[in-house]
Amino acid sequence: MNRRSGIESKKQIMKAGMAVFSQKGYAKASIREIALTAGISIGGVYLYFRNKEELYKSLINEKMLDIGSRTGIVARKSQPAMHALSEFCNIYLDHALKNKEFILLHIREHGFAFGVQEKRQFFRKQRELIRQIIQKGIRAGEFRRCNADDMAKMIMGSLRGVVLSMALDDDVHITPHLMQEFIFHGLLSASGTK
Amino acid sequence: MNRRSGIESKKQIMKAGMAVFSQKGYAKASIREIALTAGISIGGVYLYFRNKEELYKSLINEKMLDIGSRTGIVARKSQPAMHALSEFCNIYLDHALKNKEFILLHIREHGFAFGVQEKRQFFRKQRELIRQIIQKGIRAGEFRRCNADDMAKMIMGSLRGVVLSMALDDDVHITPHLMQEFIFHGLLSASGTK
Amino acid sequence: MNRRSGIESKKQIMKAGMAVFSQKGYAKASIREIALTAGISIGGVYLYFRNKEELYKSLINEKMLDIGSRTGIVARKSQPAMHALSEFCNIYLDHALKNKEFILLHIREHGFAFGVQEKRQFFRKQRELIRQIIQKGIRAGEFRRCNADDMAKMIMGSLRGVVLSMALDDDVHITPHLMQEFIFHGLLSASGTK
Amino acid sequence: MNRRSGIESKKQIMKAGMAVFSQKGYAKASIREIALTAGISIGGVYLYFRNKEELYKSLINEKMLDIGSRTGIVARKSQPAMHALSEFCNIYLDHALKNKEFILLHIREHGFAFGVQEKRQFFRKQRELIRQIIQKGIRAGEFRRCNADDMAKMIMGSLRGVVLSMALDDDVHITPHLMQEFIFHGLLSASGTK
DNA sequence: TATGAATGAGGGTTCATTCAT
DNA sequence: CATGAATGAACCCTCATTCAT
Repeated sequence: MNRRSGIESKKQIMKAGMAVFSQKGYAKASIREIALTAGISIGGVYLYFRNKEELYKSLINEKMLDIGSRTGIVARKSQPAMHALSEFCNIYLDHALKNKEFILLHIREHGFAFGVQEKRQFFRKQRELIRQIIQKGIRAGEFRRCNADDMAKMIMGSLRGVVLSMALDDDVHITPHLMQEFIFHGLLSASGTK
Repeated sequence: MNRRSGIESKKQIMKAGMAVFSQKGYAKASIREIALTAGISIGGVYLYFRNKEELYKSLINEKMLDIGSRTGIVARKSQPAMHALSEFCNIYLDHALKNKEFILLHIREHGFAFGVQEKRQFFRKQRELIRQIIQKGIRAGEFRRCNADDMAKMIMGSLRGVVLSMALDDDVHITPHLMQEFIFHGLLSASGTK
Repeated sequence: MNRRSGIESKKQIMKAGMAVFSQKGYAKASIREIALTAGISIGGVYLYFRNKEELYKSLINEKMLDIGSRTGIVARKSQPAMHALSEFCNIYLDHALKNKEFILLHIREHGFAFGVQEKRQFFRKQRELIRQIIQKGIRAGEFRRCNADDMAKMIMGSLRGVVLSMALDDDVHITPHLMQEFIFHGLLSASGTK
Repeated sequence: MNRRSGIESKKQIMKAGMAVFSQKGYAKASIREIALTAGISIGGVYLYFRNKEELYKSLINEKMLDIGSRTGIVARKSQPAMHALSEFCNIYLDHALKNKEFILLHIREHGFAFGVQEKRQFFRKQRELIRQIIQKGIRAGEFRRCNADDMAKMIMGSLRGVVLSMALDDDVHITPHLMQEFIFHGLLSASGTK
């Protein structure tokens, strides 16, 4: 009977859950393996989480809260829109590098099972932050006149895709510089712009 | 004993498989439910597909082949790069509108289950097509000088993300016009570009 | 649609049935494989046999009737008991050589499923034949005084075992000569007999 | 949730497995029925045996090891060959009385399913023991001059058949005395021997 | 707090049997 | 007579969850 504080046990389980869920996917991940990985008994898992679903949700929420708070701060800071948007993207790129596991898990189970509403809401919120930044940029003359809402959807979509590509394809690595070049300047040459 | 042609039965099963797989994910989708949805018996499914995995793979391949051939044609056509890239994107946007189910299915199981290599290869090929278009555009002076390979990764990522957003979030709809505006011009205003 | 006489089809099925049943055992033998082997359709099998069980039983009975008639003839012939018993054994040894498949099948499914009573009765009858031969031999002074019934059980048992060994173990081959030597003289040396 | 020691559960399952396997044969025996018979849940069976095959094999091995060790001891003991052979047979007769179920099971699946090699090897070993005993008997002048190897095959075959008969036919009971009389003296009368 | 044996619903798959053709 | 697509019960096995200890 391994004694440790309840909090520590819970952390172990979440860590193990993240590892196993993202490796196997929700359905194929077994509580047995999570418990084993966490160094706790099967029954022990149920002391901290009501059931498998609860554990899964808490993992998803934890990360979403983390990112959400970081991007929220960036959006609220007083700074040029260009700079804000850069930082915003960097948070996602950084996240893509550090949490491949989670991204796989998150995408894999998106739109199914549990937490659909929470996820949708999360992305809506993120899109809104981008919209605000763009709006500000337009008003400041930094950005060209465009539909801020549409553009936010477009950028948020791109971000998700880039994050996904980095998680799924080993040979894809998007640098902040590349991302910014793309978002800010587009593809056309100066002559073509006219 | 409902009689219908073998081909029709197979189609019914694939349609049902698409629906159920994309709703439940591979692991949680049950042959029972697929059979029920297809209006065939459980054993009937096994007349047309050796097993669950086989059915799943054939669904994935069918669509990938379809899109792959369409984008391949676009890339080979002799036309301005800008036009080619627009068409390329439109194929994906069109696909996103018409195959939400498939996209869910495709994304859901990416990196797991089966066909990982096939999927990775597919996206590598698509990226290569984009790279060629960009290269051509740069040489023709249509596009500004940039690393075509990186840019291709960026655009392919964006496309995947946009497609994903449209499939997952009901309130996101990216028009070809918006996509092109974003890809070609970027965000900055003319004054900001300098 | 292959046309052939009904009798021929039935023979094909029985031949195929023997092959498949003895190779796979009753439970694992599939009608599909039997039909395939017989060069007939699945449904075709059911034109000649009500079901799997019926086919199996008819196979078992056919062979039992064959052997039973041969041993019956031997027992009824007027000849020295020793000679009769030799012939009796030879029929079994010959059978063991020529019908390994059937023996496997027969043993494998003995005491189970179907035809238990028929099989028991068959062996009782065979034992009775042996008893009569022994009885005659004792009365004629050929055989030593002993309980003919017990001895019949003993000999019948040995025969079954020998037949079984020859069917199961590739390296066991019992010649008529060996069998007779054993049955008639036993193991002891003349001096040990005393 | 019935609580009992793990060992007891395992024993219950083996006992039930023996009963059901020998009654139905491997293929038709269902884990469901074994579990029911053992008074345990379906999943419970899998706590003690990896799968159906494993359970079956462990049943077969247990008995073979038991008999093998008993006959091995007999063969190694220093005693008259006649005595040794008697004891050897008695072990099998005793086994036939006490393990009818097992015999059915063992025979039923011989040459199929699993453990074929192990079984063949077992019987080869047993035959070798008999051969050694006979050899010794011949050298000691107890037994008449004969091919020890052939005779061993013959005796082993008889033993298997007798054991089988006792297991399959309710009305057959071979006593040690009968067996010895048969093996040692054969059928012929003294006058007939000449 | 912690354990892990026990449960049993539900999954993928097979195959004897039927019947429209 | 002959076919083989279709059926569905029943198989083996997994695993989330419970609970006596």
